[in-house]
Amino acid sequence: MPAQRRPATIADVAALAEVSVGTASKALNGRGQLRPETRERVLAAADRLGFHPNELARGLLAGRSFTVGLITTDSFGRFSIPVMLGVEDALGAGRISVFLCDGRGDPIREQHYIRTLLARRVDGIIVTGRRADPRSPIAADLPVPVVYAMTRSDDPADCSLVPDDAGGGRLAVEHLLATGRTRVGHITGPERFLAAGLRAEGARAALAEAGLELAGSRVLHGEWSEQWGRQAVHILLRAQADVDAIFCGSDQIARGVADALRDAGRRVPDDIALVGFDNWEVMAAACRPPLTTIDMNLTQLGRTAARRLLAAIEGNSAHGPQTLPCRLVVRESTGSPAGQ
Amino acid sequence: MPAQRRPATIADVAALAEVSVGTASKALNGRGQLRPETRERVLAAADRLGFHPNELARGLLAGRSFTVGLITTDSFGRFSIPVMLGVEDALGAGRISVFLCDGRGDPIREQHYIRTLLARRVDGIIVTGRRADPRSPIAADLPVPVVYAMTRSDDPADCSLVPDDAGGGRLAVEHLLATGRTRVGHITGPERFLAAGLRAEGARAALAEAGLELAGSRVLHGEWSEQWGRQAVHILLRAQADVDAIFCGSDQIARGVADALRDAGRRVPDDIALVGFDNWEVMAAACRPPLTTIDMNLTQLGRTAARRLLAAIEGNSAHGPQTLPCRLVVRESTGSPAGQ
DNA sequence: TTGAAAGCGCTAACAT
DNA sequence: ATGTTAGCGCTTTCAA
Repeated sequence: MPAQRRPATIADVAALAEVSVGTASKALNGRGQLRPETRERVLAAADRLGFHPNELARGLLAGRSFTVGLITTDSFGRFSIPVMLGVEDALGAGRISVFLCDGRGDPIREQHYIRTLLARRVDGIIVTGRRADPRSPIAADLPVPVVYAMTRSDDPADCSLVPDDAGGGRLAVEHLLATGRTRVGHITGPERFLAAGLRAEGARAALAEAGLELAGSRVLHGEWSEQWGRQAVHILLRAQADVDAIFCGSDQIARGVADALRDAGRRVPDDIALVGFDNWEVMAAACRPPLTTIDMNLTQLGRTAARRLLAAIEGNSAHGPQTLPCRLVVRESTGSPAGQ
Repeated sequence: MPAQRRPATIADVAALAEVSVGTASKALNGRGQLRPETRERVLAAADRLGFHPNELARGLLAGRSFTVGLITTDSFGRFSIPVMLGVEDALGAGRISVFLCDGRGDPIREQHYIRTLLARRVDGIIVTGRRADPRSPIAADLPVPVVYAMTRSDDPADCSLVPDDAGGGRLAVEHLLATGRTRVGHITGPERFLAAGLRAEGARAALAEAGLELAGSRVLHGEWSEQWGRQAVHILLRAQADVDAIFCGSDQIARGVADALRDAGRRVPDDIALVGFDNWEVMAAACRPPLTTIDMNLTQLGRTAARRLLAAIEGNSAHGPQTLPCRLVVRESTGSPAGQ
């Protein structure tokens, strides 16, 4: 049974060390002029009592809490999690603690959390979510800085960090071109997703620079599912039988594509090279063959968001949306493991 | 630019309402005897100033913070996330906020977080992780209650909540038996995982009650991967060619099994029925055919953990490990969608 | 029915 | 070099 003892206060420490609380505070915080012997006596006393300064009291005095709120728009998804991880990594290492708030995509809940966080005097707020499409700002005229990560506020004055989807699409296609492919098809998610459009755009641009067009002449839009990947393969092959590469808008789609190609007797990568998007490890690694894909560096994005927020708290706020680069992860679906 | 105004204090409210802070406090908290007219005046003033009581000050006074720490042992995995979701759901709805701490499986980091959380005067701590195997307690003699969720302290006095793996194994096999199967094989993860052992044990018990034994005579242990699932199928079929059902220790393994069976010309579920474990939606749903599986109710487990912690904070601590029931989720891999 | 004052634990300015 | 004191924002006696 945990002893229900009251946590030690600085007064306890001072008493044990036989000094005043002021002196104890100085010793503990390394401020002021103290005789080394005194300082050590205080430190020893603190140690013996297992003293940790009450952050509530410190925060009350400092007028800030050294905490930030992390609001996830739509629960903890595959995309918000790496972002959260990065945020926590960058903040938790320092003196800042992170409040977890799951908005569930419910504006009422979001507002509830905003109020709670403000009442707790957070120093700032990070909003994260799984969509790259702009959303309305979480609240107008907040007394603390806000950074949007992996989601975007439609107020151009807000600081938003999103992956460079277009750059990712370009990266994918440039890699395919570099490995000698020229007839590149593109199978991706629903047209209404901004990300799908941007990735396609990047892919098209890279092709255009090589004087090429998309195989099958058009982007194949469908669900973000393996099932759609499997279907789409047949559509693509019917439109242009000699495709030698397929860039997919997600690893899930790519995996469906890989399965369908195998069933259709096309070898990956020998006949057709394949690139996915997301670098969703378990998906990409379990794919047959393992999938070359684009990583959005979401953990890095989370870290950057945290740093932006810290800067803003210090008074140096960044404004406007900003995109962060993606990264190509090469596996076997675009060449032999021994390099190409 | 967010106005850098100082948040309104109760003194501001009192001044605007032309009452003393004491009166304002009573009005705001609905305590004491106040003239309705006065109360309304205070409320109106608070509203006009956008007043939220400073939780730091309240906490300092109350001697508790109305926060709890959530420590994930090994980062945010597939298993800790639903638990976190449940915890956040049960706590965030009330007055309690949740501090997110990612331990990364690093004891140093864990201890750092413990100190931080205690300094913030959390009311309690929830430890979560992805392993069902017991771990050593996070710290001895903490001044606040601790609940372990989806991980287990090896101190029998600690409150630990884990899914009933054995019960899950039993559920799976009972379902297979109920649909008329009698030659049930079992492919699962490494032997060193307690969960693998328990699931196998439950499966065996259910078979034994029907007077049956495991097909292939033994449990096939390997990695928690699709690849292993694919390999294991061949081993199993070689050992006993007439298997009519396979229970897998994870959805990933099951998916590998499904693929390999299809490649081998065996139909699922017609020739061989398949049950997975985890109910990892994207995996189970994308499986061909969609996978019947066992759900560990992790979100529910998280909620329960939160409630246990709240009870402990109120002084009613629960002790010892406790298992929570799993749930069967029927999809097509054990029968036609139209029911069987 | 309302106001005044003490005190939660801490830090920083000012005394000694 | 050390002690004393005020005050952060709030709730809660106790007094008026």
